[in-house]
Amino acid sequence: MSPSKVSRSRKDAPLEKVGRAFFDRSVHAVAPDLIGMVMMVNGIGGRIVEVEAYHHTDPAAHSYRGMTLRNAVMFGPPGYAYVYRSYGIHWCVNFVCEEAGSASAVLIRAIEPLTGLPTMRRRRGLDDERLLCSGPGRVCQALGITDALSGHRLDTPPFSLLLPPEKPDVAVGVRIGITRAMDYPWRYGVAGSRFLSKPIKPLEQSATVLASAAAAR
DNA sequence: CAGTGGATGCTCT
DNA sequence: GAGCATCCACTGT
Repeated sequence: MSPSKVSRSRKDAPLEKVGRAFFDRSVHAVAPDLIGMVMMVNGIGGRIVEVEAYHHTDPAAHSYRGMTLRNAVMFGPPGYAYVYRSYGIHWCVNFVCEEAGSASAVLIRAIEPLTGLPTMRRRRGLDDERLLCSGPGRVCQALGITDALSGHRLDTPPFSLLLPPEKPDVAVGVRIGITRAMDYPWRYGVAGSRFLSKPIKPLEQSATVLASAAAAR
């Protein structure tokens, strides 16, 4: 599947599976294209509404200082899941992008729940639909993602990734929950969605933000 | 809503 | 031993 085909609008078309070539592109191209896609694990999931891009030149990327045991999957070929433990408690899932060795990936930060809500509620121990998948740790808990799925292909079960019939407008914001390279404008999401981990504020046009945005091109 | 602090365990220095 | 790509409960508007 070609990148140009991916970004085309698909009104009235059935959901279409995303192939491995989708991820063999710049993280800064893949990340906004992921917004609106349906992501499921064993048939449970929903619409991706928030992601963050982590290029290997980004000081906040796990791969920034080279390969280690934890981040090895990031250095492999595109189209694989990289799952890591966060704050000793949570799991977070990334989609590896770009050619093997690039070590760049997109963090899945929030999903709008569509299928398997009873299972999600049981796993999360919550009722509020808005709190089921609105954060990277919550996404993994609700979908049952652990390090057992790290290094697993994204185009084979239990994963399924589907293109939506219509692409939502994608908002760009600065990253959150991170201390290094905090003002990198590489957070993408559906503006105004109530399922975001936090609202996306309009980009501040600071020199730092503009410089890093330019560097991403 | 906004801000604060604790839980918790792995990775890398 | 420090520092997390986080979440939750609790406080005070």
